[in-house]
Amino acid sequence: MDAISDDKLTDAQNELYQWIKDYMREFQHSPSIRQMMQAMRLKSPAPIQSRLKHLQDKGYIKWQEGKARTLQIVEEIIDGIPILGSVAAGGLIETYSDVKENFDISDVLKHKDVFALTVNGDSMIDACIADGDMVLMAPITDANSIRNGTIVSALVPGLGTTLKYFIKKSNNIFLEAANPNYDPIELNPEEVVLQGKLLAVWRKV
Amino acid sequence: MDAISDDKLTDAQNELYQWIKDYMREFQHSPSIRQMMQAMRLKSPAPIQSRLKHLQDKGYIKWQEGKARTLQIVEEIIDGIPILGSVAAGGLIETYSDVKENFDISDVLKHKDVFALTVNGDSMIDACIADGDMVLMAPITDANSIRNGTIVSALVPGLGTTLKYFIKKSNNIFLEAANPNYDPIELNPEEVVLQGKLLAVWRKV
DNA sequence: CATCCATAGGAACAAATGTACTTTAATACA
DNA sequence: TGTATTAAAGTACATTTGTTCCTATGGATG
Repeated sequence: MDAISDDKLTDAQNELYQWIKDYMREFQHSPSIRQMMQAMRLKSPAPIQSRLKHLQDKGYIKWQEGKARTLQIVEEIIDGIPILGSVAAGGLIETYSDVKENFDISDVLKHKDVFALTVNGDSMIDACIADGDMVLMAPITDANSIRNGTIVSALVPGLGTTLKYFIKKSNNIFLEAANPNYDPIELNPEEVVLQGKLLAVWRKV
Repeated sequence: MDAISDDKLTDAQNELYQWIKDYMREFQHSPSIRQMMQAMRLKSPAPIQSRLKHLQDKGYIKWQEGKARTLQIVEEIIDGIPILGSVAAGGLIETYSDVKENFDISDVLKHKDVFALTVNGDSMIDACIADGDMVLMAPITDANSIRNGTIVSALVPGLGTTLKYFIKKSNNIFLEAANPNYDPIELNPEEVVLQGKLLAVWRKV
């Protein structure tokens, strides 16, 4: 059910661990031992200490000794979303594995001055970018570094901004849709301002 | 540059605020005032308290009075990525606007026990979910609450886990692909374990 | 120059808190 | 039944830490 195989945790340890995760998700900081004591309906801090020690030994949490409220969840990185494994969107061939990985968008954020755009229209539908999607873009500093086939947002002055495949052919720039209903746009390099190249796609349902 | 308009913050306040955010991102818990003191190269906790008070008054942070290390970032838009506007994926009709919005995945994260799966295969390609995408899922607690047409990850014991449209018809469950090359799978409710419903899709290029 | 105000330094205190220790109860096992 | 193991209760203590004072300094303002 949860990210980490809970098999090795006793019920009491697991209850504490889940409670700590909920608390930290809500308050963005660690609870104190006495808070855990109350939440676990105990009357002494000692049992909590014991359970924390066990959770630490099993690699679930860690903390700075002697410092108040310094708990950390070990296995949950940036957003606390565990990747449980792979899921088949084809045949029924795959099952959850024990892949220890995490949903992590930090590598995308590492780019400088990342910005986002919302997508209108379906011209990139064959690239699996749908109407309403949000695209994360990195600013293009050197137009010559863009490889053909890269998806870019381009500003054509007087016309507007569009999201298309970037193709450079014999000194002309073609902006091609991923949709046979749209024709490629041919432009002189001077006519177009390349604003960003596609880093990632985000879609909420 | 950042999620919140820093205009109203002095340099000292902003430096502290940024440092706190970095610290909490790295350690998952609040720093202490004396830690901030050292980080700000100060020799007394008083200035930090003053800056914290200002940050609180301006709505950036809050904490539980008297309790150690209980800072919370109030308006933290998770990733601080500005949405510059809309981009047309159809005609050249739209242009960047001054929409002040932010790329924000916190609403997705608010769900309890969110987990992620990587997608293998192309059976959901018509739903714009491609091979290699990452899907964020919320655990399904009540199978009866799932509406027809919801995309779910389902575990068919002995066969594996798959991502499909969920359709319930006359007490039977159909798992339908978004790809005409795949036939719907018909199952008894007892045969299938619904694990999660689709919250969002994430694709890195 | 005098005044005001914001900020920094410094010290002290009480509360919160992690930790260690002992005792007691519950449980498992032979 | 007796014993060993584990967990909980209870207590105590030292440290960490938020908070409150007071004082000093620097800059802006009149």
